[in-house]
Amino acid sequence: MSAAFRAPKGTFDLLPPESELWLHVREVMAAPLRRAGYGYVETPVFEETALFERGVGESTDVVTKEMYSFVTRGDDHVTLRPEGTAGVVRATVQHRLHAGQLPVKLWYAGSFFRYERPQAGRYRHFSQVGAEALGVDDPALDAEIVSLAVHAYADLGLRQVQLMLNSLGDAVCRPVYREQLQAFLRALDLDEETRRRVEINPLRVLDDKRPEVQAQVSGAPVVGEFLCDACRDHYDAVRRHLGDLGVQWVEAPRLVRGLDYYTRTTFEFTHDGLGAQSAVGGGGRYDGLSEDVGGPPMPGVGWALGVDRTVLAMRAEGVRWAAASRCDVFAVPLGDEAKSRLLVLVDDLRRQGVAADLAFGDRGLKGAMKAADRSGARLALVVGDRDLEAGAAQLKDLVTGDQVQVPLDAIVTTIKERLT
RNA sequence: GUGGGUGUAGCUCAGCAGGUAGAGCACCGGGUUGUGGUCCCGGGUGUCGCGGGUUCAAGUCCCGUCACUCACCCCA
Repeated sequence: MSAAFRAPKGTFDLLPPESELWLHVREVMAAPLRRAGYGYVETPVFEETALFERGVGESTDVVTKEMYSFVTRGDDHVTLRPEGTAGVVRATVQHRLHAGQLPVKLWYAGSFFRYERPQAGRYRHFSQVGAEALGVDDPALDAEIVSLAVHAYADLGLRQVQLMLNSLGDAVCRPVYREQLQAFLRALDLDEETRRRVEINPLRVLDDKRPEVQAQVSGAPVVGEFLCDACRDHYDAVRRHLGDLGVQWVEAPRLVRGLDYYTRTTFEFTHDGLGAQSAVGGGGRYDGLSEDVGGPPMPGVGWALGVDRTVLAMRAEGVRWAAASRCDVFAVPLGDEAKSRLLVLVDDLRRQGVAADLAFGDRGLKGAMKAADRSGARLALVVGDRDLEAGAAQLKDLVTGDQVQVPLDAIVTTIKERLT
């Protein structure tokens, strides 16, 4: 209770056995990506601050008040990554991956950081799995990447994830919409902070959850009505492909996202069981991002799925998942001589692919057997002085309770047979 | 940054007219010095978040503070 140190605010320690679920979620999210030709990429956990300022956008809340930024001993201005796309785009440009075959398909998993007030499903340190497809603006690629996320959620056993879909237009049509929206919003009765947002980032106002704001905003123009022909064609194609893929979605004409780089296709995966934070994942197309951060023209589309929130969603749905048994054989030594022998035997078993553990710490037989039981092992191997003299071990099936004596030199093969 | 709720054992929580800190689960040991699960017995593992105040006496009442938590803002 009065521990000297605690995990910092907004962070948490992941401990066994629960931590297995996080590994499981990451694996299941990554599996469809790997099958679809996405390559694993790791980029630094921190980047130059300017990358995020220019990539994510100076007007976003993420950049203005949520970044973990600091100056290093060498006077470098760096920031713990608040999201993954900017870093991946930076790496793609730096290493000229787009000079090769397109699209460049990449996936990643890791930690991200935002200095926010924590609440259910929102942490200062959080975990995401992300995917990006760069260098091609084919609407079929938008559809592919969305469907890969849909598969990931389905493979995890989630049934209540909803896909919200919208198109935000591009550099041609969005400014027109933005002006119209601002004109509408300026006429409303809003608090000072929201008025400021109207000038800086008007699309975000549509996302305000406060009822008094929602009521006023309900008649606002929607971006869909302002799409230029190219954006409309692109969006129509995305929806057609998604339909072909059997993906279900909800049209969300007022869906906007908190990062400035999104263009055209924009989507969010939502779930009702998380409290106030309903988004379990999200993404979209970002055709201008590369140029924003000083790179060549390079369209892209991607998403990030929140690992922590996905776990919350699984709990909310009561999804059951089978944790792999941690132990097949549990060895119980009686005496020092037996312990020396079993330590080596357990090592042998492990090298041959058998999950094995040993009762450490001079526990009594009863306690050691209890530990064997708790380990989940199917077999217990009991060896004492009596057995050593006989050159044998007692092999007990912990499910049936049957016990047989096995010669020590046959023990590994016998165990391997019994476990198959 | 703003607002609400909660702080007692590892976990979930009880203790509320102010009077020697409790239960269940978990954990450890024993019953059975060579055998687990069920059963029985034993063991409390604690700065009652912290500081101050009222009182003969504070887990309990008052003030402050910190932490956690939920919600707004925002987002994964």
